[in-house]
Amino acid sequence: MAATAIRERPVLGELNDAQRAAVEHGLGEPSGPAPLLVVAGAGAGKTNMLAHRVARLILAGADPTRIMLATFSRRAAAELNARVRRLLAKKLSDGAAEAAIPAYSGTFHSIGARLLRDYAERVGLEPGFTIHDREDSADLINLVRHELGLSESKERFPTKGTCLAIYSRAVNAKAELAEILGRHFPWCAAHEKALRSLFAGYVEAKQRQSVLDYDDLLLYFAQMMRIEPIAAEIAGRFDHLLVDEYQDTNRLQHEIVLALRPKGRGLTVVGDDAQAIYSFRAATIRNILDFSNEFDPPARIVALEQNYRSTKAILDASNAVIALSPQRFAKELWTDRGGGARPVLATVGEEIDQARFVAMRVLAAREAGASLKSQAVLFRTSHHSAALELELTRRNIPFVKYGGLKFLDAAHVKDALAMLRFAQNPRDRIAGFRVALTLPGIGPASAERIVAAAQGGVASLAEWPAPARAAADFRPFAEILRDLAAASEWPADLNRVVDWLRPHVERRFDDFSARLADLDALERIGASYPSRERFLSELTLDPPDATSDEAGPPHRDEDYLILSTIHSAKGQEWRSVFILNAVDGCIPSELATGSRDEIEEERRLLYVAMTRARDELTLILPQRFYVHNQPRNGDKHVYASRTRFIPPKLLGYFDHLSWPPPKSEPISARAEGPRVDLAEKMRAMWR
DNA sequence: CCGGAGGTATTTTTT
DNA sequence: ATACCTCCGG
Repeated sequence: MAATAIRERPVLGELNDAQRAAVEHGLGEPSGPAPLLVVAGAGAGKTNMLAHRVARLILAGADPTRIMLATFSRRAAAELNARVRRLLAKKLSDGAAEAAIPAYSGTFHSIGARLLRDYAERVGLEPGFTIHDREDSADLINLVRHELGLSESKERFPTKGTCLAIYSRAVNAKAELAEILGRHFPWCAAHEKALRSLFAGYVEAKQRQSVLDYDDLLLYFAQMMRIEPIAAEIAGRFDHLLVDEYQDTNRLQHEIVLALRPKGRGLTVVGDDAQAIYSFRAATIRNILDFSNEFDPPARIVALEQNYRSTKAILDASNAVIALSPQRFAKELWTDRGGGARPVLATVGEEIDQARFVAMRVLAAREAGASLKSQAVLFRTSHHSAALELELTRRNIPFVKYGGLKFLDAAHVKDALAMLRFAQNPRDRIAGFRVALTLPGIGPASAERIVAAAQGGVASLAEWPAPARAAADFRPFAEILRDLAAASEWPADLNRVVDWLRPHVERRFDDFSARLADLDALERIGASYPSRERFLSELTLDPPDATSDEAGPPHRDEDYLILSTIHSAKGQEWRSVFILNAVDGCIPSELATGSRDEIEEERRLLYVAMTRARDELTLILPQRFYVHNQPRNGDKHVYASRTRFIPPKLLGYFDHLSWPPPKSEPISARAEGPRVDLAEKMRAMWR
């Protein structure tokens, strides 16, 4: 099939010279393309280029089962594959195009999970290992913490979440604990010794329970790639590795990439150093900056600098913001989309005014014919949208929120999943403990004994002597577990678990109706997975971003406004973008001004947010906003000032407005009557 | 031993 | 606002 296609130069018509150079790089080389770094600015057609390159490789004869495509999220992988399929469909039949999609595509974590299951027995893992999400991991670390008696010490010990963050950072950055503590968690430095023993205990607990956390997926993947015969075997399964968003990979991912393509043959990485926003996840910009010199001869670098997304006015303002960074970037974006309105800096009174202002503008745009979906509201922190969400609900404006609290974080959804996981892996104590607690009359002590009794297999629970008050509810629980462990029927398993869980949810939660709806949604989502095992591991790795992700069809054809954290907006674009709280303390976050590097990352965050906009961009500055999560219930607030990333000399790039418009003063009070120096009276009060 | 009440500390962003 | 911890009555 491919041989005839090579000469036809398919699907290249819509590319500019730089994109074409990247797409065609190394296609003719007999030993595979030399390593390639594509530095692609915001809106420079990066996804388009990658899709073309993959399609081109396949049409040139590359075996799609030997192509690995590492993306930042499942959403990105799905989008890329869809484009590849469309491109291939122009040259191949639909069926052939479908079959030619790269077999290994997804996040490093999901690819790692897949390969680890394949090679589990050879590296001493249980093939049925379960994957703990963040919260499960924190629960387990908490358990170990209590067992070690660390929670009783006089000095306040870091919370479970902080402990996990420290652990995760050390693992992903491949750095010493002491260094991580000193640099990123100085307030925990005194606990280094205790943390070390905590982490040792945590690792042992995970292994005893056949459980892997997110970090383990990378860590075990990387370790596996250090074991010679296996590493060569895995690397030998692939001819091409393409990595997207390389600026947001960490040391561990970098190590994996190099192990998969030791000489760089067939390796393409794409990224933008100006859009690095994941250093809290131990991503390091060094990966992309040093990439070229990892190889001898150095990797070729292609820069994509023409922006196809934004108007010139928006791009100029964005460039001006990022230009103030003391760091040097590899490129400067330009566009031939002339004109356009300048971005707007809108000053509003308080948070509630900000919400009203956005709702009003969004509705006005819809009156003028723009769909809600073409507009997005971005913010630094998930809870920044709280007031807006209330306002939108009040006005019946549908919206979908990305980032922040996930569907899967809801207690009742986790309960359902824990039931399935416990059946699958009875050693998973966190799952067993959690699901046992849903039964009335079962508390921590009984749950502990249930988990212990299940170690030999959940079937033995049928004989477990439940406390009298829990007996009636315990029986069906044990029966379902026994059946699920004996055989899996999908999605019938899920339906059975949800049916079992429903009455417990109604009993335990006042607001059960919304939660029951979530369980229905879970059933719909589950039905789209082929098996229980795939459902469990893929759902933890790629949770639906929002309650109406493509997995669940409820809102598919409705129109809705997008609300998203800036982090979750990566790679997206909208006709019109609003950025909330463009004030110091929010952007940059007051929690991220400790070091120069942190501040620079916040600057890039604003840059990423601004460059999501095609035609309209509005930054909103509430003059007063209430401080959340602060002690006391008073009206603690801050008088905010414009973000430091837009200093006075940049104001010319923006239009300015105030809302609500200032009321004109009654004229009579202005100039007449006697004059008093009130200010002097105030000063006099203190003399 | 369970579960509810009341008190207290609380670092954002995500695979 | 919340989650987590401790205390106390069944």
